[in-house]
Amino acid sequence: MRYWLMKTEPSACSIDDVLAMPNQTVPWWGVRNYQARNFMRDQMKVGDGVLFYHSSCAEPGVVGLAEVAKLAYPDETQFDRNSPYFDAKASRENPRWLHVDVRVTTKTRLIGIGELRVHPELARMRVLQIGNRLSITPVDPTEWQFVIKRLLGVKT
DNA sequence: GCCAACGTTGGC
DNA sequence: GCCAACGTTGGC
Repeated sequence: MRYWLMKTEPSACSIDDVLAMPNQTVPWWGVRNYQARNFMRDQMKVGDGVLFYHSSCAEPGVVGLAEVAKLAYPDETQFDRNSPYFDAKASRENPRWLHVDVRVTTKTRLIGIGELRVHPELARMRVLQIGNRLSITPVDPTEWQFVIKRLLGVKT
């Protein structure tokens, strides 16, 4: 079991949007970065823990907990000529972009990026590094535990 | 809106 | 395969 941080722009798909969906589950469409795709395709397993992160917005930060709900499968938007995520080089026989399903389990308080930066225990998190643009990044178990127990006060 | 950082593209 | 130019990300 691994842990991940997954960014989304709330203007495109916020945690409230996901909570309003059936089973609070969303296909993680629109990833067009190979490293992020490879994480989903090669490493994510059902049940992996996810920090749900809002980016490019007024209050960037972790806003909820989620889990991987389905193994990677082709992203439909790559086949849709009307989608901004359309990829002419992808075909159904040879899809280029895969994604997992993500199910939100808990909407938490906002842990803003500023608060995340305060804690030395989290200083190595990829999302806090300058210039980081990767939308999906691995989270160490120790970092996950710190966020869950120390910042959110979840009892285990 | 600025701009640093970094991924991708494409000419060679 | 190199690498300059370009486009995008995303915090501030």
